[in-house]
This record gives sequence, C-alpha cells and structure tokens, in this order.
Amino acid sequence: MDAKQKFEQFVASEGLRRTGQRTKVLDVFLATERHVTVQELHDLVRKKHKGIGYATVARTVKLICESGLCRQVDFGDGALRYEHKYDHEHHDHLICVECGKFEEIYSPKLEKLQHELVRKYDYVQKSHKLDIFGLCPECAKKNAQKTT
Amino acid sequence: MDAKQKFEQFVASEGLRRTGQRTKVLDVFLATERHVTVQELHDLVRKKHKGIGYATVARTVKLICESGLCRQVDFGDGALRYEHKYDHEHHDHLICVECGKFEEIYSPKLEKLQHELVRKYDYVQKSHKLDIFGLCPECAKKNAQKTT
DNA sequence: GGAGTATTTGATAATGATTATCAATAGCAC
DNA sequence: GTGCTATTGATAATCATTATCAAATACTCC
Repeated sequence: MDAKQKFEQFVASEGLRRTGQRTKVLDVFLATERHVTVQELHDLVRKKHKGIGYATVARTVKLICESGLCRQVDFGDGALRYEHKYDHEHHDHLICVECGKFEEIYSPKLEKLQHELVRKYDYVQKSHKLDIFGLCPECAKKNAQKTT
Repeated sequence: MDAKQKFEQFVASEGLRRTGQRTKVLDVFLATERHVTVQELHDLVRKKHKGIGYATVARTVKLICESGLCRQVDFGDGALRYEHKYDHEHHDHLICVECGKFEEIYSPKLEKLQHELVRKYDYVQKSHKLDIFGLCPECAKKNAQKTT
C-alpha cells in the first residue's frame, strides 16, 4: 500500500479529519531523505506552502509517527529528529561524534540476536534503537595526525 | 582503582580544581543505583547538602561523564538521565513503553557483532546505545486481556 | 601561613525545543 | 447548506539545559 493511503487510512480509523495541511506536510516529509527536526521540516514546508504554522507541522509529524510511517531518532544534539520509513528498511545508525556524519547500517544477525534477548526476558518487542557513536574514517585520521 | 580516585585523577589531569561540591555530588551519585535526571540528582544532593545549586550538579555530572564514570541515557521522556558505571558492566536497556519499567541487559555476542559492523565501515567505535522498546511481561498480559 | 590569580559556585537569566491555549477556520455528517 | 466539532496558526507556557557574572574558594608561589 502507498504511504499516503496508509496515512489517510490511519487518520480515518482514529476518527480524525483529512486536511490540506496534513497532506502537504506528509508530502514534503516523504520527499525528504534526511533526518529532519521539526524546525527543519517546518522550513521545508514553508518553501512550498506559506501559511502552515510550526505547531501544525509538529503535530502532524507526531501523527505520522503514530501511523507507523515515521520514527523518532535522537542523535543527542538536543533536538528530536524524524525519518520516514517509506521505501526504507529498518536500520540503525553509526554516528561520528566529531563531524556529525552518520551511516545507516543494518545487520540481520544483530536483529536476530536482539529478538532472542527480548524473548529471554519475556518481553514483547515493539521497536528498538541502536546508535553507535565513534569516529568516521576521516575524523579518525585527523585525530591520529594530531596526536603525532 | 576506586571510582573517587579515578574522578580525582581526571580532575587533576584536566587542570581542574578539587572542590567540596564535586566530591559531594559524586558521592551521592555513586550511592544512587538509578537512572537519574539532573533534577532528581539535585534533589538527592540537597537532602544531604543544602547549599549546592542546580547548575553545579548539572556541571558536575557532565564532568563525571567526561571522566568515564558515567553515561547518559535517554528513554525518550524529554529529560536526559545519567547512570554511573561504578560496579556495573556495560549494558543495554529493555524498556517497557507502557509502564516505564526497564531491564538492564547484556550480551557479549551482541557486542561482538557491533564491533564487526563498525569495523566494516572503517569507524572507530567510542560507545553505543541500544534501547529496545516493548512490553514487559505484566503489561503484555494486561494488553492481551484488553483485546479479548 | 598569606597574597595573588584563576577556577568554581550559586542564583538567575537566556536559550531552544516541545507542548498548551484559544479564537477563528474548515471538515464532515446530516 | 447547517450545525457540530476537529483543526489550525499565532502565541504563550513549560521544561530542560546552558550561559552569565559577582562572590567565594582552591591552588601556586613565596
């Protein structure tokens, strides 16, 4: 099913209303292949649609999360970021603590191990978040030179 | 080496000063086997030592992190939490999204896999954070009853 | 031990992100 | 179209973290 359809279905099933603002925010969000803050998304939305307010963007991106099309990520820089899941596999993040660059990583083995762990504790897994912090090759090189 | 010694050594090595406030905050923090916010830690500290301000607690807990004796955790509830590493192995978290309860989990296999992944991307690993969200056995049971 | 200097402290203000408020607007069911 | 209620947008409130700055204090050198 199409992402927009899925969202509209969710909105309907919750007894909420279909509005132009929600559609527009979703469109811009799906077209953005980045991990945006609400602030950034608001800026992007306003480039195309002047009148849409910050609060509406914030509320809508939360809704999109609830619909399952988006997830929050937190790189520890003080602002929540959002990434949509449309056309994306689940993945984790490898984040450079020096320059902020990151890689999206995925390992089936890792996923499997996690599920085993969760089962061991009798939990029912909903989601997870694995962030690995380190130095990217470039920054690692720079750091090595500095200490020389 | 003792945790307090390690901290004092760190403070000295950074050219910082050894103060009564830092020692007191560290003591209270090490005696707390919980994941505290700065607010909570400040409250705990004030029970024993009236005059210590919020800013000092916030600054000190950051210092403790830098010294390697503490790490930030973020359960997504809007406030950063801190847990000390004294007498604790590294571990990840399994967090119940219903009741907020959590387990500390650890798996050497998982750690090993991560290191392999990081190496694949030529990164130098500094730390990582794995949070798995789900339902604890109790909440899973309650939810199952609701749907019946 | 005492003076000089730079760090630290504590109260408070500033900042920044998120959430709440509320009158005006606009979907939706009839 | 009408009536009801959710939604919107501007703004204020909230909350955690960070910055500010004068006063207090730790450390160095004598």
